[in-house]
Amino acid sequence: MMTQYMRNPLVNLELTSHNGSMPKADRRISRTRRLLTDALIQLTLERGFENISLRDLTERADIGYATFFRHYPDKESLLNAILEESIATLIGIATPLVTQPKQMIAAMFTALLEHPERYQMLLKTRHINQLLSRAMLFGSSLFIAQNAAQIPSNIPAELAARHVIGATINLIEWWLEQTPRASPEQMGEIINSLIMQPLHQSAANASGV
Amino acid sequence: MMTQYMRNPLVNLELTSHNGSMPKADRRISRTRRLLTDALIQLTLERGFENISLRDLTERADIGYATFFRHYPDKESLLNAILEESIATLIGIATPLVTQPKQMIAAMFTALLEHPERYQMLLKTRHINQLLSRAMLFGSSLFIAQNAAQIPSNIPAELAARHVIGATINLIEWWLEQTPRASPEQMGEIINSLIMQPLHQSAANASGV
DNA sequence: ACTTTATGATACACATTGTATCATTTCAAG
DNA sequence: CTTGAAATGATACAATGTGTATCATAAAGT
Repeated sequence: MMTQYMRNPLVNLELTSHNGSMPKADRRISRTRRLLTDALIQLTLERGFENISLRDLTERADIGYATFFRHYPDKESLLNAILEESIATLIGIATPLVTQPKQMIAAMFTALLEHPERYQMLLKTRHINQLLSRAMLFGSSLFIAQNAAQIPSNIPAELAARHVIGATINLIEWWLEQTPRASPEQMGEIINSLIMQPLHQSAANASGV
Repeated sequence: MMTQYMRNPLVNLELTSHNGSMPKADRRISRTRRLLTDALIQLTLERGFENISLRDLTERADIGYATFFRHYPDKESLLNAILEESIATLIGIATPLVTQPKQMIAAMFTALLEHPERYQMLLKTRHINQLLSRAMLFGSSLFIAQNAAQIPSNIPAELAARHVIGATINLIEWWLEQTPRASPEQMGEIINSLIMQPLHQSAANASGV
């Protein structure tokens, strides 16, 4: 007799599940994944991602050890799933606002504010930064494309993009650690004066796009 | 019959060994550590720090497995030793030049250029960034102290310091990946226009300290 | 040459990962 | 509310990696 599933059938469920069926998502599945996500966030902020064993994790989540593997093949996959979901959320928020940079930034920071620990956890696991960069790249590549002519000639465009991404993430990381935190609008101003304006040194167009 | 050493006697050798004795450093010791360092750099750049087992490492270094533990208690300690040595080197270079920022930056980049793989490796292992920050903090805290009055009032000084550190490290990381690489002088100009100048928006004093 | 000490090789206890299996509980659909 | 399907808990297991211990050998320094 074969095992019902193991490492294949169930694992891919719920990922981009908009194929018309939408199988109704068993409560037990979402419950288990929620518990695992919460436990990972807690433990990562407490001792760091690398210092968590799967037995620690399943114990904290209060689920059986083997149950973990019915949802994710390993620890990194769980982290990645959380990351992907978070990125999708952020992109969904930013997309309608690409033409209004200031409001987009404010909306992003407001969104971060709804799950601070989650994003702190994602930023703490640094090897994920490259993936997180995708979300920022989404905005900054647009920025670069629109403002390429204004970037100082001695600075390569790729470097400018990377700088915008990295510096913004760095600011977010700092911001999430603060208590109390500056408002999204204040952060928008800081990002503008510290990161964006230096790329506009030649053109002095005021406050528009 | 006791074991000669194990995890205690030898491990601390050569760390800050300026206590008057300077026990002459057996060739075999420095050879082993050099082989381990080179192997770690290679393997980390190839597959990432987390994906290296100590058996991989000792095999690549061509030394016995148990020999590793006679020098470092674990993988992280080897990485840390390399990091500490590198930081000490950089601080030694920067210290005499604190009053000449432009020359200091150029000297730092020139130093990085002598062991690019080593610094790439250190920057690739992101959880070490906090420690690396110490080296940059050394310079930027000075910068902040000297220029505190010129930092825009809406930007906290700690955030300014963190931004300078993070953005500079990010630029270095980008620079080390390039081929060919811009000159240290060019990087100095980029750092100035992209990172430093925005902190001087109010005061327009020209090129001096 | 001679003493000291680092090394190589190997065996071992221990922890962690991922797989396999089965009885039990929970779900959702009729 | 029943009933079949599916997820869970518990447990055992092989495989791998870590760090310790030990001894014979090789290489260093004096």
